[in-house]
Amino acid sequence: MLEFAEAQFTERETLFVEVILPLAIAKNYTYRVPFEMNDAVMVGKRVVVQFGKSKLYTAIIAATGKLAPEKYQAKYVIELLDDRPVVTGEQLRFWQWMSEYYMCTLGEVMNAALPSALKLASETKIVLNKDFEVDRSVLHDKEFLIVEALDIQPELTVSDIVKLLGQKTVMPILKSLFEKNVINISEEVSERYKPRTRSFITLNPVYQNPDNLKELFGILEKRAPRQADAVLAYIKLARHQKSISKTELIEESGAGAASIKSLEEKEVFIIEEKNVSRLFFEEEELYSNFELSEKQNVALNEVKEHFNKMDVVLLHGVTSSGKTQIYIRIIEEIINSGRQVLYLLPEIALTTHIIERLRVYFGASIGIYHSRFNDNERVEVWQKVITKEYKVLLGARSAVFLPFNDLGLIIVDEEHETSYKQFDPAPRYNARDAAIFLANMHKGKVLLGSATPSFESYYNARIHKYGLVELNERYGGVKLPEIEVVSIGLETKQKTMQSHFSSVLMADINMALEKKEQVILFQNRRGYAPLLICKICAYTPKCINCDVSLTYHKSSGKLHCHYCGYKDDSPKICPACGSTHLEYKGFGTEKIEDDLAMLLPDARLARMDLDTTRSRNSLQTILNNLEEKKIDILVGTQMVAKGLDFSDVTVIGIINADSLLKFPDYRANERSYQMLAQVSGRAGRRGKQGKVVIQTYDPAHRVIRQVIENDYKGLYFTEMEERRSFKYPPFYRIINLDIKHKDPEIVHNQSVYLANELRKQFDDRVIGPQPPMVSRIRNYYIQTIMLKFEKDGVSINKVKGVIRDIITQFQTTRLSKGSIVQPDVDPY
DNA sequence: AGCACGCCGACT
DNA sequence: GTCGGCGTGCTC
Repeated sequence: MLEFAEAQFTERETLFVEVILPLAIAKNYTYRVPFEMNDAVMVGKRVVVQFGKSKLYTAIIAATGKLAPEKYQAKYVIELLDDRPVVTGEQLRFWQWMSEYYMCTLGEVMNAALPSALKLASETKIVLNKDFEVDRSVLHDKEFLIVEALDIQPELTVSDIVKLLGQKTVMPILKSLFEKNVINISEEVSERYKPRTRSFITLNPVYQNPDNLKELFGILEKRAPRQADAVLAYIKLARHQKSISKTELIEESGAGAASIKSLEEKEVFIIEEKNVSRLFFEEEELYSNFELSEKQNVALNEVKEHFNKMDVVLLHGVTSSGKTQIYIRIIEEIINSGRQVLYLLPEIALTTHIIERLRVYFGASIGIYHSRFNDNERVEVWQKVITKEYKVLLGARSAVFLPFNDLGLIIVDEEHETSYKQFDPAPRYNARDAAIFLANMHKGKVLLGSATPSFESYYNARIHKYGLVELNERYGGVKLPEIEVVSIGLETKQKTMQSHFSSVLMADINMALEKKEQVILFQNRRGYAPLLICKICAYTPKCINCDVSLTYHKSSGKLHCHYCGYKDDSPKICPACGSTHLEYKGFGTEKIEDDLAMLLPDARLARMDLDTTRSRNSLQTILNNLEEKKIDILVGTQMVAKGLDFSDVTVIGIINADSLLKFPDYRANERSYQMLAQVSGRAGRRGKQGKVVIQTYDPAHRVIRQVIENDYKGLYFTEMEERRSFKYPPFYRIINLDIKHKDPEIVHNQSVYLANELRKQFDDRVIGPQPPMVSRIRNYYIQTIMLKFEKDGVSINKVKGVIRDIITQFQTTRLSKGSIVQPDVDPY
């Protein structure tokens, strides 16, 4: 009796919950808990609440308490959705950190973190799950009603369903339908990520037996000699490679696709569709029982040693040095100790490729997660991480939000990649840095891997904040490419330049063409000529929006602004002085392609830049043609630095390295070095020696020397020292402020005013406004102001406060309010 | 993020 | 006279 009385008492107690709403609102909101939910409310569970006049949102309970708010009457929680929390306390702490560190609201972090199926709102669209035929007799009355309605009208919103059922509590019903796979929560981005597949062939294991094989040949040779050829070709190929594609076999055997098809029907060949990804392909052959090379073993042990004392280790290994194999060994150790591993990759395209290799070792205990998965898949992965069914998780940046409970290790592959940064919308976070915080929360370790580490990571390694492990040898004895630097100045003097090509580069191109190998030429400018100038009065056409000079495009015959996309006709006479002496200055990919076609009329050329890859499949077409060797020479911009990895590309020509060495921003040398190193890394694979020709007016440039010497330490160190001692300290935070308005003059006035006011408070930390930064986006003008701060110098909140004050002044002076854009934070 | 409220210009 | 533009402030 006594127990009963006590239970009654607690049930009567009034509880309140603070919830995170999935909106860009600074605060958490308090709701009152109905008595019947008292026992069930818990931090991390989802509730449905009404916010504002009529809107329903799924919110997350961030805290529970007994104190009634004084200043307002709290609304009731409408429903409690979960039996157990969907978000752990650890995750909430992570969200909290992220919202502070990247200056955004918890709601924005929540939006980025939760799959949309976990955050139903009243406008969320509900559709029938077409992939799934359900026995409708198992449905409850109300569920059945919804399904029937969806038969008639394919898309219903949550509020439609509220009307349909005439009751407010619909979420549990929808949740149940979702779990029964009857309905789908539709997303705005319904474009599903489809990995590219290709057919691979294996021989039926029956024919491993020599007698069977002999018998097969006996039959085939008489009746179908072409098929016999195909089998023979297969055996020949299988000696050297572990997977054989259908295209390869057709090429090798000379047999037609029909022969292969009939062999498939006879069950001699087994054809399998496999995912392939050519982007970011690193040529490291992995066998299920590989042996680490001596160098790799040394590196592995060094990593492990560092982990005894340090939380973060940077593995700096040249392209193709076999970093993945080292990762696998470390992952094995961590999961054997019962902890989880997160393996981050910069691009979704990479995940499909690497997963296949990792599945060999970790089987079903490895999962993939990225933002282009559909919702059912995402929720499924989410669940499997909670239950620890997945021990290793491979994912793009959003994978840091998964509900890990015991993370022993995070690998951040290609640590320097900018795609780890989310730019829009908030939270504008860098998954690499978030990963370091996340691992620290779990008392886990972080392994950063890169062939061209970012300066901040390399610096941290050099000052022994991180452990540093270097791996300078390509795996399997593959040689690093030979790099030759050619002085354009010297060759011009000697009159050995042909258009933009030095005698050295021409010789190498011709040699490659003779050997039926491929060439990639890199020129970091698109269009034909970046500048049109009047010889008489030095007039140059400028973009009316952006104040940058317009680039001439021969293909369109127009002048383009590469900043905002503005186009204008190319003038025949100078609009300023009327002279006809207009000259094109400089050169871009279009001109390189043009000139090359003249010099080498027989070579098959292609161009890869933003202009040729704008349409849907054009990039794929170029890549296919390159792979199928329908292209001898590819001319391209930065685009060719990344993804491409084809074993027959042996010569890389950098037409003018100087354009790379002159990036105008503070990351100048880092970016130019990375670009050069990445482009160079594309030369030579599979035992073929690669050659890189770097043409420059400045052969003694520091960055170029570093690339040749393959020793970046000096570069990184001088760079960081310079930044620390002078303009750009290594420990800075940069806040970007965008002043946005329809009137460019107001934008200009406000940003000058704001910058000056900020200068009064923060003196030399303010950069800008800079003239070319005024740009037009849609019908707005934008000006960016940057503020840089030493990490511990000024509190971000103070800065935010000052900016708010100044912007409030804009109101009183009847100027419109500019928008504060989130900071771009470089934490170290 | 939504949504209401409010203040100014151009319409039947 | 009011319709509707968006600028502003509020939502537990």
